[in-house]
Amino acid sequence: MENDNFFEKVYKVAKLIPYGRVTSYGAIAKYLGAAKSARMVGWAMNASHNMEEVPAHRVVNRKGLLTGKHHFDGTNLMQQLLESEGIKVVDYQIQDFQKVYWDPTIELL
DNA sequence: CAAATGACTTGAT
DNA sequence: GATCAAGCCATTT
Repeated sequence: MENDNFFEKVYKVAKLIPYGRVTSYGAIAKYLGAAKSARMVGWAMNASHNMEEVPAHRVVNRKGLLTGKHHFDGTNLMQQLLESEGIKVVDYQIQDFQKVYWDPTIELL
C-alpha cells in the first residue's frame, strides 16, 4: 500500500479538487501520466470507497454525467453532495459542467 | 491460465 | 455532430 503511486495519486488529486468543482477520470489519469487509463481511476475510486474518504462525488466522466452514482450508498447521495456544493445536477447530469470543471493538468499544474 | 468486466477516453465512420 | 469500435490496466470468475 506504500507504492500505490497510481491509486495514491488518484486519492491525492481527488482530495485536491476545490469545493464546488468537479473533474473527469481522464483528466486525473492524464495528470498521472496515464491518459488512457481512465478506467483505473474509476477502479481506484471504487477501492477508495472502502479505504479512505475520497470525494469521489466530485469525479465524473467527461460528459459531466454521474456514472458512478450507482456505486454510492444511496441512490441520490452523489447528486445531493454535488448540489450541496453549489453544483447544479439534473437527471444525473451536471449543469454548467464547463464552469465547474476543474482540470488538474491546467489548474493544479 | 484465459476470458470477462468495469465509476472511461479517444479516434474513426 | 452522433454512433461504433477499439484501447487500457487491474481485478474477478
